[in-house]
Amino acid sequence: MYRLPEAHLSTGYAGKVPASETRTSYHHGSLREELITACVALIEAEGIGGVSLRRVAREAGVSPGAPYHHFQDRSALLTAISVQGYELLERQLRQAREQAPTGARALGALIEAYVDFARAHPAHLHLILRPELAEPDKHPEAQTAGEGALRILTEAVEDCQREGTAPPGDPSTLVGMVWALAIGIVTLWLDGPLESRCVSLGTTPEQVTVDIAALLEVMMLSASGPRSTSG
Amino acid sequence: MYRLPEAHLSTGYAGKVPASETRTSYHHGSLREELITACVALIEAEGIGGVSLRRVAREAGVSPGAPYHHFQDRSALLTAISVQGYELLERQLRQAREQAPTGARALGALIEAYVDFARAHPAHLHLILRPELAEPDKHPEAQTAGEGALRILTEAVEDCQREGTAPPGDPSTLVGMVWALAIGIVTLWLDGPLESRCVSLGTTPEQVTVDIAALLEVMMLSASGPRSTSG
DNA sequence: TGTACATCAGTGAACGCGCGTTCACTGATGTAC
DNA sequence: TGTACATCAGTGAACGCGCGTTCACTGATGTAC
Repeated sequence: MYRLPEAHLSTGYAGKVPASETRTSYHHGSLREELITACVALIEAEGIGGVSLRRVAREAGVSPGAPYHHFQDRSALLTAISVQGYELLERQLRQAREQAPTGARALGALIEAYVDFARAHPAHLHLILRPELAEPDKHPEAQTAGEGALRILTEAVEDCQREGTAPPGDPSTLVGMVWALAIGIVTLWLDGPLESRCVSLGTTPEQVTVDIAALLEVMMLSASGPRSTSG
Repeated sequence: MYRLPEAHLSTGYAGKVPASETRTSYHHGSLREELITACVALIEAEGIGGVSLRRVAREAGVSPGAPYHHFQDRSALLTAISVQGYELLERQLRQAREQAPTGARALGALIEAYVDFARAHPAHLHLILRPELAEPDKHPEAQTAGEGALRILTEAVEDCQREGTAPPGDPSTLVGMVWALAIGIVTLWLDGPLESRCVSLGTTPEQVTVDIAALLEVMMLSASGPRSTSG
């Protein structure tokens, strides 16, 4: 195997990489992916405020100009992560719906899946919750990527209608309710207040989510089940 | 009344104020309030990304150093707005609860009050939803200011328990549900996707909120009302 | 009511910084023949 | 298999910018006597 002479290895940014491993060739090979990885790690470590293209390039062990061979600009990188996040989320939601035994359970499971996603991919979720960072006017892909998630919610509500655990007719209010619930929980979690409240209540965000999902299911079942006419 | 000579009026920043009115004295008189007003207007116009202390000072018609006589630093200004926002929100929530005829209606009204607040004070809500901007570690006032809102939610759920429209016992799951619903709706609204979904559904965020609040009430009533034992 | 003086709340220049982006360049790779 | 050359994907210096914050200063205001 061809080895680059020492001089080549010690010049360039390869030697200044702080965290990740040293590169062994002039070309990176998969810089696009590594920039995304570095950016995600940066958001997880310091929040979105810590993200700059220069910083991401530095973390990836590359010069400030290098990213421009892979992304049109800063917001294009964020958009790419956002789109990736929607794909991951959609997969998780689809799986949750398919594995649920009933429609009502699926609605609860979808909410839980949002929270699982928040735990597994907090940086992606941050970008999903704050689309303005990816400059959606410039990169509309991210917006369209988000429609899949909503479609799965709608299908799950329609399942409930078919099995009689949701009121018939326009499903959009119940869809909106589940959507808002899921987004609300992860918003409260990622941005702080839920975590501290859970600590003082002696519980966890996951447990709270399970409880809320269960409560939703109970309410749906009793609201759609046979009702007495007394009173 | 004493008039400053022309020379004084034309020097200084008074003459460079773009939007607001020209100052008539060297001292501003109520700069603290005006900085808050300018910052709020800036967030509403350009989002939080548009906020810098220099920019706020410029909008208020004042030199870059002036704000430091009123706020320790940038995050102190944001914290002040955040605290103000919580006060406004709390007042609106308290009023909604007091005016509701029943506990169940109060829960719905609280959700609607969150949305009313979002329409009336979007900038304040943005800061409430993104506490990291106010550097809460440095200024814990904002966090404590948020506890009042949650207390009102809890009281409203306890009212429901008393009137029999909420399950007895620990109210925290239902409190969490209503909290998440409210936060979820305003998050989806302020950050875009709800607005565009409403357009394609031919409705408005306000209507969606009313529908969701009504659905919640219906579900609560039927879940807590007399149940048949058939099946 | 007038004066001396402390204090308050501005100014504006300056600091060092990191940013996004561009550009001429060059090393490495892939392709045609 | 070897060579010429186009193209790709890096470098690193440079640009102009706006930022947060500091500081010596000064105009305005309030207070004691």
